[in-house]
Amino acid sequence: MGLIDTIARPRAKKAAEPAVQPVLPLDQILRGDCIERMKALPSNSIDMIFADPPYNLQLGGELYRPDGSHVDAVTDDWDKFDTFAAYDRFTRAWLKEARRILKDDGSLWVIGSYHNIFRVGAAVQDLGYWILNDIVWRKTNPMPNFRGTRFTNAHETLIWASKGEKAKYHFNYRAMKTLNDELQMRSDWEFPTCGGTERLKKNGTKVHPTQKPEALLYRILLACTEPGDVVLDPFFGTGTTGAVAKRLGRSWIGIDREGDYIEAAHERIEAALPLDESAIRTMMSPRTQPKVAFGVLVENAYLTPGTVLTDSKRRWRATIRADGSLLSDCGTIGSIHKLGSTLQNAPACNGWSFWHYESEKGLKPIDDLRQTYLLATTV
Amino acid sequence: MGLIDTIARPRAKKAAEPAVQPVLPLDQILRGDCIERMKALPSNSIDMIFADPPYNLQLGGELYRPDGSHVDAVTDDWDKFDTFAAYDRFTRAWLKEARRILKDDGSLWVIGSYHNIFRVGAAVQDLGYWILNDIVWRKTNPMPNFRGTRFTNAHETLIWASKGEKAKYHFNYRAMKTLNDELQMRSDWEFPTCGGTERLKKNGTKVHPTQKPEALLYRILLACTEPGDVVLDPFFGTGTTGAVAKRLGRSWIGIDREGDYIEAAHERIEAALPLDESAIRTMMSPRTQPKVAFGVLVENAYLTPGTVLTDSKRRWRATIRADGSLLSDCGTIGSIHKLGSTLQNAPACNGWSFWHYESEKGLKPIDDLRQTYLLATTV
DNA sequence: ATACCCGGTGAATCCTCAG
DNA sequence: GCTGAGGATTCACCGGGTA
Repeated sequence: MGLIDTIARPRAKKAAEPAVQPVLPLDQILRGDCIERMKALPSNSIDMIFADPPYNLQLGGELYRPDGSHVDAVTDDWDKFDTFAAYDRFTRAWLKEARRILKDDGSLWVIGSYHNIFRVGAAVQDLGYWILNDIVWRKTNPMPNFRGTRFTNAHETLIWASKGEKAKYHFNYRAMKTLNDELQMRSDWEFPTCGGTERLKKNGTKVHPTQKPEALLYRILLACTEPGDVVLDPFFGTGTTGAVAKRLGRSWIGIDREGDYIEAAHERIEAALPLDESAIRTMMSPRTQPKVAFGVLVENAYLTPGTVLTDSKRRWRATIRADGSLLSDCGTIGSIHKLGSTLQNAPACNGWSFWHYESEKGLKPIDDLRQTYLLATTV
Repeated sequence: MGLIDTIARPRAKKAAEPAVQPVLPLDQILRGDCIERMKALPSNSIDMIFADPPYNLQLGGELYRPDGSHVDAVTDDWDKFDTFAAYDRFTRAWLKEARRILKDDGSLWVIGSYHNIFRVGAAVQDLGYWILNDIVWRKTNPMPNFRGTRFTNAHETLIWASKGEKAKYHFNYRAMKTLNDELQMRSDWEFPTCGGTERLKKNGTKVHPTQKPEALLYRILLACTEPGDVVLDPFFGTGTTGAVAKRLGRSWIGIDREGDYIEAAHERIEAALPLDESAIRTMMSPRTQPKVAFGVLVENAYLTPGTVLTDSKRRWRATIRADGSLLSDCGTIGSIHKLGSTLQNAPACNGWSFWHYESEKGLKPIDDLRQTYLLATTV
């Protein structure tokens, strides 16, 4: 028996649904404006809605990497709105229609970044949805901040909401826990961005600027739907939602305005095959043990700025500074690794084993503190 | 390496500030409503604001419907719309005052969860702030979801914003990179929740329900302030912001309405020990180092007119002229930067890293000579 | 075959100061 | 306020070519 079969369970409300199902354009892509297209769909008919709306990025001029290459940004017309008010009107309009066609025990997923997610979230609440979780997609390979002006924008945010505060909703708790090595699935998920062979390309260039990874949709569909459920994506793009739905035995409906995207999505979904279970396990594998930066020990007061470290033979001394850099007695500054290699005139140095601190039991390598930190913070 | 460490750099706008500093109640806790208390503070006087506003609406009974009528939270039958509208009014009121008292190059930090952060974020944008990043605090030890009905709520969200789209702001990029083992600091941060000896307790029970970990504030203050800056926290609680500010040599102002919290905060901050001045220094950004013109290296005979420079792959050659300009083999003349960009047909070029000279140990970037010059001439 | 090197790229609100 | 010049700035991954 496959993993999917094992974890599936019938939706609780199945028996209470009307005997005559409304006619839905299942497994089809509807071309046109998503609000208009949703208006033509019957009320209370969709089990889950996944939406990846325009982010309204509001980018300035061109951006270049330090090596001089050009950054290919999202400059498409569909992402441009004149004002926040215009974006809000658009957002509330599609969210309102989405809520109407959603079954009473269905749920909504929306993904966004800080550019738009706060407006979307407020609209979700104002329209009567009830937020169940916000989920953070942590990217393993985000684009860096090339100018060194901000923190690396390394995540996107998803909102999961039921149709209302008292509404039932569907959550495969057991499946999520199984997929997370018997630990409750948390609200922070880690996936790479969509690239490699998964990324749709035509003539060597990407078909869609913001194609989402299939692993993200796998987890969402497994968490909130059952085989046979109907999933709607009003911003279908190149059809990640449809491809994953097909592989997992869910029905889907896509809406998009762009013919190029629709064509690519058709081809892609046509080629999609049911996924074997080992692939799912790979997609769902929990994150690996995180590295610990020396600065984290300073932030968490395992070591205090001003503390003096030495090597095991006390040949060199260095003082810890607030940002986790070290200042040697001769005035040189650097990270624990860099300063260790500089002082010894060695090509490299493992600062964790080189530098020691004075403990009650004598000189100890700072790596001991790292181990203590990991023990204290790892589940 | 090779970076010169001098005293902490002044904020860029220091010189442009009025000679007479407004009188601020530095290193004090103001008791009362944060909006009223902020109204008594002068405009453009605060370097950074950190706010941990209440997530729910138990704001001391100060709830009002959109029509202005009062809401009795205990007995009134207030619906969700009342709730959200009242929360929005409160949020916009304190954010507006906060923006007024913030310096033009100051920045705002707000922390929240999915219950309130979307409303806060939308208000931040509507009031003219410019969001710079949203930051995810990933908890290493979150409270599990006991009923198994949702994903473990394992994170909180912070918003970092400048005073406006065009406003300057202060970001210690280099210090953050150092703190993170020489990789750009990302938008997802991992800390344990506040517990153990750090958690303030009285008679065995926690003093404040949502005390934030000091490590979180440590990173924020290090990222966006300099020693001597003024940090305001309008929801001071048990004073985490004040305690960390004191440790890091920043001034602070706290506002809270609860006497119990204020008392606990006073004790706590009193006991906090400031770090040694040299320890709170951080790695300087090259941007703030004294500038060295290329011509100065020529004047001081670090390089001789007539010397030939090349790029690292020896694709291009150029001869140094007496005034510090370069003459390429094809006859083009320009500064080290200008000629580099012209030859590569690139929009920009950092001549310091692009051009190399022949040393005994092979090809070296001319930036090495600049570092040598800085070491030799700076105290 | 294998390892290494190099080029390409991803939802990005990405500079600062003098004149 | 605008313009132009100085000069500061990147991480993980993938694929293809080369040693």
